[in-house]
Amino acid sequence: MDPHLLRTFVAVARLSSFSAAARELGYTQSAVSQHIAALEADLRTELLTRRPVAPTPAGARLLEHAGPLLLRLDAARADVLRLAAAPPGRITLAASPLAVGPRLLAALPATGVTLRVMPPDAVPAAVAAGDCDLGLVDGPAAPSDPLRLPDVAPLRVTGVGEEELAVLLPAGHPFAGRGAVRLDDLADARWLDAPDVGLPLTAARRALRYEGTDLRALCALAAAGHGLVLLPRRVAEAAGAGVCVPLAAPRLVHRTELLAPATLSGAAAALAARLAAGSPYDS
Amino acid sequence: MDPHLLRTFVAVARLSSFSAAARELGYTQSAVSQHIAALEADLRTELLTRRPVAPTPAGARLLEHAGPLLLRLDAARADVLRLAAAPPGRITLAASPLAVGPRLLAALPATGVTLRVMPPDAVPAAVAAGDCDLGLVDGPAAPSDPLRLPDVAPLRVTGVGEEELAVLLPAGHPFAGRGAVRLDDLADARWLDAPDVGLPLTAARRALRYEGTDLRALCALAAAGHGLVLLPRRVAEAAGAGVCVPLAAPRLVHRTELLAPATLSGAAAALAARLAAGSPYDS
DNA sequence: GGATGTCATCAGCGTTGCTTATCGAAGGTG
DNA sequence: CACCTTCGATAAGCAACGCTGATGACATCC
Repeated sequence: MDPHLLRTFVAVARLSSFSAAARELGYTQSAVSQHIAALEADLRTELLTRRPVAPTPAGARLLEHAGPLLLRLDAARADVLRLAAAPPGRITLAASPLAVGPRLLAALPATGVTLRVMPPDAVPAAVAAGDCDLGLVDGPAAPSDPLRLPDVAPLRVTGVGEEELAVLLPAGHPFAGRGAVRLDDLADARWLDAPDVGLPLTAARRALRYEGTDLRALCALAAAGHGLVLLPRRVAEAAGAGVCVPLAAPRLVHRTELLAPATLSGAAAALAARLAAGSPYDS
Repeated sequence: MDPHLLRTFVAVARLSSFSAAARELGYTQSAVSQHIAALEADLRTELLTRRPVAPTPAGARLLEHAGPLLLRLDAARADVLRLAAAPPGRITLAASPLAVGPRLLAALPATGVTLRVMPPDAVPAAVAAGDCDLGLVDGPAAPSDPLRLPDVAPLRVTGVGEEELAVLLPAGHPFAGRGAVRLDDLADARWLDAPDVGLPLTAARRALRYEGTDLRALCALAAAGHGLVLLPRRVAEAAGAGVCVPLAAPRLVHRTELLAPATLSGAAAALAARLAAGSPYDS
């Protein structure tokens, strides 16, 4: 169960090829073959079928573990190195699309920051692994409840904002005139499935799937009647098309949280302080 | 960042001794010394002070990561092996003290089960690492909210019960006559700090710390006025001493959840089904 | 049916990682 | 205060590991 073996295993599984994995990892095909053989001998189970190369049930199970495991390993390394490293002059901020709001825009200094927008579930990983110095994630939560984030590493979490939620409906929708909606009333409706933007609602029936982080496109789809979207009210109202109806029940808010590694260097610490400043949403 | 190196590192840190760690791990002292040197060379940082042996700040940081990391590694191994292994005839059930209730007692077969009571935070680890076949954990939660468990591994979580909470007060306490209490009213009170039993309330002032999993002793302490305890109402009422006052606010319940690995063998699957049977608390 | 590509296997070899042995430093003791 | 014990660092030696390169077995494509 050497991490090296695990790493080549996930590479082989992802590429469905021993040779391709060898090329990617800078090994010979022979080495990769031996890696997999070593893993299989260690666990006394076949992990991959050959020709075609695909994970067996046991291999699939191992794959589920391998991702978080390797992530945590990188996170540990990055965290310790960060203790000794000099504070970076230029800092990188990871943010999910809906976390980019007025608070962030106000806190951002004129220069020296790179903003990297990514799907919400990639933000904790990016901060933990040291790819980014700070992270902003968003998601639905009960009022003043912290978000349920995957704990890839011991990160410092601070709530920095909560907003009302609203549903974006096409203009002609029967509920378009209402002052508020309950999610139950829309249980049979078709929803846009946009995991990269956030607010994943498991229960709802998925209509169109939208992959990407561009909100304008998503709002346009909703306004055109391809499915409903749940968004922060401010965002839904600014969409410019469609009708925005606040969510009455269940009592959910759109919550934004700041993720920081345990050690914060100068410029990053200053930005974190500005982002969290005056926030009554501390977790 | 080889797990072997990490393992000896935590052993050395725990025992504060290279030689003792070597004895425990079955290495020579020399090997342990080289392990630590390799880690420090890899991270280019001193991790331990020698004479006395203690973690440096960087070492302490690494220790925080190492525990969960090694746990996940064991969990991955156990999970894959469980796929292939024959179903155990005798199964082991991990449970936190407050998870031992009527539901469990009713579901337990006459024979073939070992019940292992342990602190709540040890239960997920025990199930993930394969030390136990099933786990029952309890904790406070908002009604119908899942518990916040450390995700050591992808476990199957099922809610199996929610109960009202109550505060156990000594007989002469000013609130002893009330029909219900708010936690806010007791903010200045002294609470028993019993992490092994569960229901850890961070905010409250800690009075006596109680280490152990015996509920009777804990209730006796509370009744004798050494501090308040928050317990499931049923447990608090059965204490036989002290006064039990239901909790009115915040709206919290005592929730019990069943933890199962992704793969369940015959006897364990049967017990899991009985434990979860008819439960309306599914997460 | 030859050509191509894939994964498994084998031999060879450099490196790693362990052990044994020894040293210097610190702490305890008569 | 000298002596002894204990602890961790270091050096040398050696076996095992883990890589490469070559070759084999097998399937697919033209």
